[in-house]
Amino acid sequence: MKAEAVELMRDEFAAMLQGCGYKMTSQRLRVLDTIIRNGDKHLKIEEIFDDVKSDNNDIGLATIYRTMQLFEEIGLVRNVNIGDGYLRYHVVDRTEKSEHCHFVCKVCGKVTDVHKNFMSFFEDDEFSELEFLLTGCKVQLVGICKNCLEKMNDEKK
Amino acid sequence: MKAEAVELMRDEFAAMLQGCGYKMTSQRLRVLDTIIRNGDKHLKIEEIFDDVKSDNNDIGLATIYRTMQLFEEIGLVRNVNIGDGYLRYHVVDRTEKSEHCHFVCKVCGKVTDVHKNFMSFFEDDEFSELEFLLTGCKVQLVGICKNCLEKMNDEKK
DNA sequence: GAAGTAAATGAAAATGATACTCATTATTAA
DNA sequence: TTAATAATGAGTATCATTTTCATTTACTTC
Repeated sequence: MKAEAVELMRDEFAAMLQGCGYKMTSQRLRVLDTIIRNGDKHLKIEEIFDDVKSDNNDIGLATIYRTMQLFEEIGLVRNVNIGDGYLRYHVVDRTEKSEHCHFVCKVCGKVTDVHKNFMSFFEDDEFSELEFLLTGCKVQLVGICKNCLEKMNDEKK
Repeated sequence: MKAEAVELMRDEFAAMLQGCGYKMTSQRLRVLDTIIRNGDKHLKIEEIFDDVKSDNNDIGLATIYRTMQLFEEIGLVRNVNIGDGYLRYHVVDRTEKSEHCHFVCKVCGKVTDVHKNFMSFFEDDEFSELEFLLTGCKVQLVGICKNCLEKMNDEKK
């Protein structure tokens, strides 16, 4: 995303923040820029920190933590915990009908989005007897990605 | 589980450990006793630690961490990460066809097992086009448990 | 059964991701 | 512009988990 594009969304972003009682700051705009440019990645705090800093303008690590919590609260991002000790974040796609799930490669650790409506599956008859109110679900698929499979095949030869 | 029952499984347990190149120790047996007695709970390390210590016989916290990692490695337990900052563990049920999933109450935090074969769902036609080899999946349902729903209703009255 | 060897244990210290504190700075409303 | 309030940054604290290392224990061989 080019600087102009970010500039274009600046007002909308400011309105969104102010609607929730928060202020618009240059740091928050820079973090927004980073996560939008990396929409399909699943960045951890340190990676967001490094990317935001790469414009030769310093920022505090604590601000990244606080900003990501804020973005999560206002529904801009969601966190993904693949159990490796880092929280990762990705932008929420508002056109998606339900929360997607993640595929994690157990060889290289890469996280890939898988789009499929899981909630409908968990809301079927078999689940209606469950004694709780279901509001969401997190699905994580584990396996080996195409890249790593190919590497493993190459090594065999 | 009574002391005799644990005594009965002692040999089988020792054989299991030695088959993997590990030694049988009194600490490992005491931890085994605790997790079997709490098979349906999802205990965190501190809870296992407290329970094991309750026989008026001391044990080191580091030993609990190491033992749970060992038990996970030999397939005796699986960890559950509900994102609250603690790893939890539950005994693996070998009669189960596929890994079950967990329901987490977002009010009280209680974790409940939900038994259903998810792998079959993820292995259907829609998924065959995915560019990875699927070996497992983790499903976490989020909502409000029966208990908390009832409490909320009582408060309304 | 005793001795040797390698692994397991416990206590304390280290680690590392995340949260907090507080003085300073920036934003918004008037 | 000013006042009021929130956000920032640097450093420090927290806390679950891991590591270190000296000591103890379990298994193997004679």
